[in-house]
Formats: sequence, C-alpha cells, structure tokens
Amino acid sequence: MAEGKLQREVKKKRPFDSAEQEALLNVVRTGDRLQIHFTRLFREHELTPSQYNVLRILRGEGRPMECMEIAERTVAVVPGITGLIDRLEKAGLVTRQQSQEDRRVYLVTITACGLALLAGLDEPVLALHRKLLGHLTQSELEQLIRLLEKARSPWEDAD
Amino acid sequence: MAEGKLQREVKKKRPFDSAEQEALLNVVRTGDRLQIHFTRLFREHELTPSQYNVLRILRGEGRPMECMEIAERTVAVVPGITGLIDRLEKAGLVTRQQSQEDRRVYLVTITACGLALLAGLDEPVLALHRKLLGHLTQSELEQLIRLLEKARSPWEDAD
DNA sequence: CTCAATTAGTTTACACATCAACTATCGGCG
DNA sequence: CGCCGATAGTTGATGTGTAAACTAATTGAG
Repeated sequence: MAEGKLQREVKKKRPFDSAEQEALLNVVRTGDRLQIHFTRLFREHELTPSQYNVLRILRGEGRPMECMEIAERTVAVVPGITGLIDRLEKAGLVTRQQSQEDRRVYLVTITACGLALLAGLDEPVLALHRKLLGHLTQSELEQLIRLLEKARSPWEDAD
Repeated sequence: MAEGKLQREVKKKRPFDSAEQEALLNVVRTGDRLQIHFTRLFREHELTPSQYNVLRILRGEGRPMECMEIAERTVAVVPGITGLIDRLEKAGLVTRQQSQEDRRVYLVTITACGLALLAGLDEPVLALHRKLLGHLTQSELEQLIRLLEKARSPWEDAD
C-alpha cells in the first residue's frame, strides 16, 4: 500500500508531496478516464457529452426550460450554452422559441427526435456504468460516494 | 444516507438508476470541481492547467523531452501538444530544438524562467491541496485513493 | 412616467481536445 | 542505391469552456 498506482502511472520519481495531492490527482484522473468512455459512446450517435447532458436535463424536467436553468445544472457557463443549443437545434433535437411573458428568455424544448435518440442510449449508458464500476461491491460504491460527498461538502455550496 | 447530495444538487426527480451511476457522477463532478480551483490559481500566473502540467513534467524529468513523451504523460493527445508547446515557447517558458540524432523529433526544454514560475507556484499549489481535501482524515484519504485505484484498475492499462 | 440598474442571452476572442490529413524523416528490404 | 512503409510532428476543422463586451428587454426608484 506504500506507493499507489497513480504514482507509477505518471512515472514520478519521488512520492507525492502529500496524501491530499495523491487523492486529488486520483480523483481528477479517474474522472477523466470515466468521461473518455462516455465520450466515445456518445460519439457513435453524433453527440458530445455536453449535448447529451443537456438532452438528459430537458427530458428529466419534462418541460421547456430557459437557458439559465440549463446552465445551472451543467458544468457549462451561460455563454457556452448558446452554441450548444445552436448545434442541438440544427440537428433537430431541440427547438427554441421566444417566451411571451418575458421576451428576453428563450425556451428550449426537446423534440420527439431528441427523445428517441435518448431512449436508444439508455441501455448502452447503463451497460457502460456497469462495465466501468461493476467490479466494485455495493459497499465500496457507497463508501466512495460518501467520501466524495464529504470531500465536496465544504466548497460545493458556498465558496 | 438514503439520498445523496449529488441527487439534490442536480435536482433530479427520481433516484439514480444504480449505485454505479451515482458513484460515477460523483467522481466526475468532484474531479471537475477540483480542477476549477486549480484553473483559477494558474490563471493568476497566466498559465492554463495543461501548460502547468507540461512544465511539471519537464521539471520532474530534468532533461529535454520529445513531444511524444510529454503527450504520453498528459491527458492531451499528440496534436494538442503542438499548440501547447507553441504558446509555452512564445511565453519564454520552454525552448524547442530539432534533435541531431533523429531530425523528426523536436526536444523541449524548460527554461530558467519556466522553473522560476513553477517554484513560485509550489507553495500555493500545496496550500490549495490542503484547502480542498484537508478536512478529510488520513484514513479517509487512503480509503479514497484505494477505491479509486481499484475503480480504474480494470481499464487503465489495457482497454 | 422616465431613466438607470438589472437580467437573459448572444457575440467575440482565446485555449484546448479530438480527429483526419498532411509533411518530413527514418529504416529496412529488394 | 532506391523505394516503401512506419514514425514524429504539424496543420486544419469542429466542438467546447471561459471571460469580457455587447444587445435587448424588464424592473424599479424617483
């Protein structure tokens, strides 16, 4: 247990400066690696991870949403949403129309085509979850979730 | 313990489809949030995280390195390295010169200016590690490291 | 009511990741 | 020797994230 695998992976000569650093690099690297697999899966369906996330949010909410709302629930910042919606609209997966109540806001709605695309991805996405983390026991998954939530707790809400 | 914080954060109506999914989203989200803080720190010194990583690799190795070697130790793929090195060279932090043995390869060397920049960042980086994960006990950090290594183990080497 | 502050969203500029295509060089085989 | 495949690196196109400046519309204080 003395030297972790990440240490060998990045071929560092000396040990990590601290356990915090080793844990932090492990989290970041694992997150990257996880995302890569989903990126590949989505690409087979001409989607990027960001686009998939937006579609999932729209389906989950089940109603037209403002750009601001969407931005709040993704990593993306408001300006990035514009181009994202542009491309989704061009692909026919969402529609955008000006709100009548407040003409500053544009409401984004997922189309039947978008819903069908998501439906076709549900099973592969679940299968990929199992493939990537299925070798951990339920107890280990719970431990991992608990530790990560505790890690984020001081800086996730107010920073 | 029943419902995790991430579930509330993303305001999902229903629980996660599986513990694998919840753990996966937790890893990805935590990794993103961690990176954001370092991005801000590096930006104060006119560096991006990718640029910082390349400089750290060069300092750690202590010798001129080929682009291929650098690419292997970062998330970046070879084509991305080109522009990265371009910008570092323009900033005077590295130099690039054609190898004499094999004129296909270009050797990248960190400059004294680059080393000085890194030296000034060492303490703030360590401090940020402590700030972000210092509230976890040593035992928790070790657990987290162990779980993440186990998570990656099936797909990190050969995939 | 009117004007200033606020808010939603877009545009622009830059850094980066990815893929495909290209150039230059090396190495080996005939 | 000369050509052909392999390799190192670059370039270009597309998508995304970030920040700053901008437009359009709403709100609120005087």
